[in-house]
Amino acid sequence: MYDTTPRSGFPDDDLRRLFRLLARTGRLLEPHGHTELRVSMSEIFALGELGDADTLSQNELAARLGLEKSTVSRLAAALERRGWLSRERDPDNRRFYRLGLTPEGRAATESIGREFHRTHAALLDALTPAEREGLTLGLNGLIRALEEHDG
Amino acid sequence: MYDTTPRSGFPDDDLRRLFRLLARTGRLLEPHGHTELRVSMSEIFALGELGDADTLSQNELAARLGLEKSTVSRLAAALERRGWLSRERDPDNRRFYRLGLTPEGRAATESIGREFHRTHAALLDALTPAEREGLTLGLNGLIRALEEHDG
DNA sequence: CCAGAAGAGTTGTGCTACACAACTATAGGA
DNA sequence: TCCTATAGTTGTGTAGCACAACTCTTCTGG
Repeated sequence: MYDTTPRSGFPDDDLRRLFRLLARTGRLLEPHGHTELRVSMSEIFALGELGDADTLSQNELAARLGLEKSTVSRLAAALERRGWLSRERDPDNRRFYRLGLTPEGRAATESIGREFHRTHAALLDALTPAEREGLTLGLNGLIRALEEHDG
Repeated sequence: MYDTTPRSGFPDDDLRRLFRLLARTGRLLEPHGHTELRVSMSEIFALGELGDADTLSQNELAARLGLEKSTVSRLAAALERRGWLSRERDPDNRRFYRLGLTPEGRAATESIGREFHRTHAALLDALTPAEREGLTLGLNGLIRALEEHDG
């Protein structure tokens, strides 16, 4: 694909191939079979952040998700309607929300996490041990590079 | 994030972290600075497929992109309007189009390819040689697994 | 103490990218 | 020749997002 001038040891053509595949196979990497209604990818990420963080303001959540605050406002409203998210005003500063998972939200998050785990494990089972090891090493480097890149 | 029961050597938590990062940093991996007007990711993939294949029907292109034929119909129309795509009816069977890149389309594809290359190279430069090597190995395994998975 | 700036969240609006369904047009049989 | 299959088109609806203008609360300087 495109101009390919290989620099030895630079897996950037593999990166491109991966992106194409990801774009094509789409939700293969996303859990899609889970029984709980419909959950968008952003909602899944939001649940993950909330699970990590205990309580967040909407602005903090927006920053973590890389989404606009208006988007997160509607996202949070939807999760609340679903009974997965509790939204209380911060008593110390009533401008802020204190977002947190309800018990149902926590259960849903764990269920989705297990689904992710199953999907990925099935995929990774098809790799050789050396490939898995390399993937771990390489992905961690890539994640570090990405984090450095945007700060 | 979520339930994490590590299986030794299984980088699936890294996979999840990568997906979150990709979702968050978004178009960091996509070339966005290129001078040529606006090009959507699907258009870029389409150009890549057409560059690989010489001529394709719209249905074939749709299959390769994993998109609906109606979507590809409009996609192709847009690329044609832009002067990057030639759409002639197949003389042997006038139901088919013969899609191919124009010289301008080929030039644009190459320019975009170079942009990709620059972006990715900058990212990969931040990796250690061992990480790059591992990434190559791991990604190729992952790509193989994905291709097996959907056929 | 009060006016206004600043910040958190909401709502209106519009855009992009896509799928689905119903259509047209060409081709290939029985 | 009609009937069906196939390639592409067009109408329409939806998801997911950003941007801008709004409200409400808090903070600050005169």
